Amino acid sequence: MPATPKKRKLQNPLEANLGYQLRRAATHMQADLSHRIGELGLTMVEMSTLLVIEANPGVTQSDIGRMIAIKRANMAPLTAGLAARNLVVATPVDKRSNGLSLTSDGLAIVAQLHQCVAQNEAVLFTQIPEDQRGAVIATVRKIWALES
Amino acid sequence: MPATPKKRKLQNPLEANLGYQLRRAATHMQADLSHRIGELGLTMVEMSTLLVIEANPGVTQSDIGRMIAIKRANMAPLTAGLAARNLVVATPVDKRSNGLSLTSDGLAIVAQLHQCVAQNEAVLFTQIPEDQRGAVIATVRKIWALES
DNA sequence: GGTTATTGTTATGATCGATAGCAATTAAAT
DNA sequence: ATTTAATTGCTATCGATCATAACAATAACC
Repeated sequence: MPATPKKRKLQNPLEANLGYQLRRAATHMQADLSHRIGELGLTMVEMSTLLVIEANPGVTQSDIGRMIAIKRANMAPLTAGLAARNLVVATPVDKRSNGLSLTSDGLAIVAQLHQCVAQNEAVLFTQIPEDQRGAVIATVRKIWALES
Repeated sequence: MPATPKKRKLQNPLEANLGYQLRRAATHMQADLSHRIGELGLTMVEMSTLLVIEANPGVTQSDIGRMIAIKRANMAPLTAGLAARNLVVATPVDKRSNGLSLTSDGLAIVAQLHQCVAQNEAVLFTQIPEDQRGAVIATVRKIWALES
């Protein structure tokens, strides 16, 4: 046998690293979902925003940003874009805050979004037994949501 | 009780979404680790690169990129920066490929990197029972590494 | 009433990853 | 062996994303 084989198999020292695995898995799922909703003309943050508005009609920009970790400054052009496409409407709740809700177009898009999300999870969750999926989500959640 | 409470608690519709949870968890762990190795003057990709070189002395840039999902074009300035800091050396294996290995400085840094990684996982893994941690990593890995 | 905090907004900068193209070299094909 | 194809390292550049700072208007607080 050769003492120093010329073509040894490369081994990845990060394999046992949780952070690495999380990053690869998140990137992989995001790429798949991003491609699906891209065909609806939406980005990931736009999707998240629409879903939050659906679940909380009348929510303000700043609240959305706090919930899904998007800076207030970056919410402005985001909601403006959604409003320009007639997916959301802003009705003043204050003299400075706007409550956002979905239009009928927005509701239609959101219905398709739910399908995209479901397909995304269906495809990439196949390797995990169905009765364990809830536990996986709960476990991963514990990593970042230490409170609550 | 009020029929339409003015200040209902906002609810996040993405909570049950695996992709969302993965992204938040990955971001959280990365922020922690990034801060730790930042004090060594290194970025995340630089860390990953050094660890791969440590595990595979003589590996080429392109191979590293393929392993940890970094484009060939972005590997060039990366390795150049590591070489400029005398952390790695490139010895030609071809007339076009260079085999990378760690210098003594590089070895010293890598030792500290291992500590950072260990501390990172220790802190953020506390919520997960020790006997389950390996299973969690293996499960998350299945999501992106569908083939072996 | 006066101070402090929050909202929406604009402008701007830093970072990062992706793409395209190039010259040189190696591997494959016939 | 000679042509063809693929790979490597590299530069330049584009775009998306995210963060910071500042501002006027408004709301909340004491």
